[in-house]
Amino acid sequence: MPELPEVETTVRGLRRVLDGRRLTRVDLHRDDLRRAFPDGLVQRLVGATITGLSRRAKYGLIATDRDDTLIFHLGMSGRMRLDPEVLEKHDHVVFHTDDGHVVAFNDARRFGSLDLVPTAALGEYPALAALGPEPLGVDLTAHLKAAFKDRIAPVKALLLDQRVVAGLGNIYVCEALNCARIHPAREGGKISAARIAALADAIPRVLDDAIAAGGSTLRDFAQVDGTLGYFQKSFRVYGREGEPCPRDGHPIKRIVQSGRSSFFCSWCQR
DNA sequence: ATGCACTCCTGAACGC
DNA sequence: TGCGTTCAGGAGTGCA
Repeated sequence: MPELPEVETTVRGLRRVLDGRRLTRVDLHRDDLRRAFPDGLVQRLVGATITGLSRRAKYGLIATDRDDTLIFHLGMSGRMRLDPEVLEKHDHVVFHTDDGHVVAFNDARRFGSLDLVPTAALGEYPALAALGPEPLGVDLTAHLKAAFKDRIAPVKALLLDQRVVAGLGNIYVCEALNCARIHPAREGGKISAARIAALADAIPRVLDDAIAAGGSTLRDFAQVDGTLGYFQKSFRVYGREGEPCPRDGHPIKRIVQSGRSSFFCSWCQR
């Protein structure tokens, strides 16, 4: 479930304990997640010093002084556990730092991934190269207008497409569409300029709010996990079928689009 | 190029 | 109580 805000929160939490630290040990408890781990993963990491942590879309990027970048994706159920008292089931990879901290990458459903690529080749990493723009800190209006033009796919599907906007998932797409009063099934090419502008405004607002909610509850990095932000944050429409729309009180409906639930208000979202 | 169904996986929630 | 079923979803694949 981690979307952009949860990954951002995770990266911020990791930065506090990993940035500038040397990895003294890396334990693999299996040899793959969604994909096989890269060859030489452990050897390339052990002894390396972490020089920086960042995020692109839903990917966390951990750079080392060996000019490698560790790319992690939390998938559906992935989370980073700091200094676990005991290792649990699904703690698939465990990192140890030179100052005694332990970070366990736990992922029950194993939709996550771990890759290690030369930092210089990061731009050619296929999953990163295909990504659309980051939604924070920029005005998406013109980009969305161009991306939606002549598209007959539902706006919900377009926003979930990481090539259109990077980092959105099911939850925050539902939230942003409610804010912008757009029906999730609306054809991309048939959204008015005004609604696109509202959407471009809503997307970063919804994400920033979620990051703030996650960050504010992040007293101890031990709490950092993919679900934390969701549980702390109350959504406008997501998961609230039958409850009142926060804007006008009409009951929230749920439809299934390409196998995913969409929550929306049929009164104000058109 | 575009749209969409299907697949991976486990655990929580639900129904009988 | 316990079993079985359903659902959750990111991203990649494959097909029309």
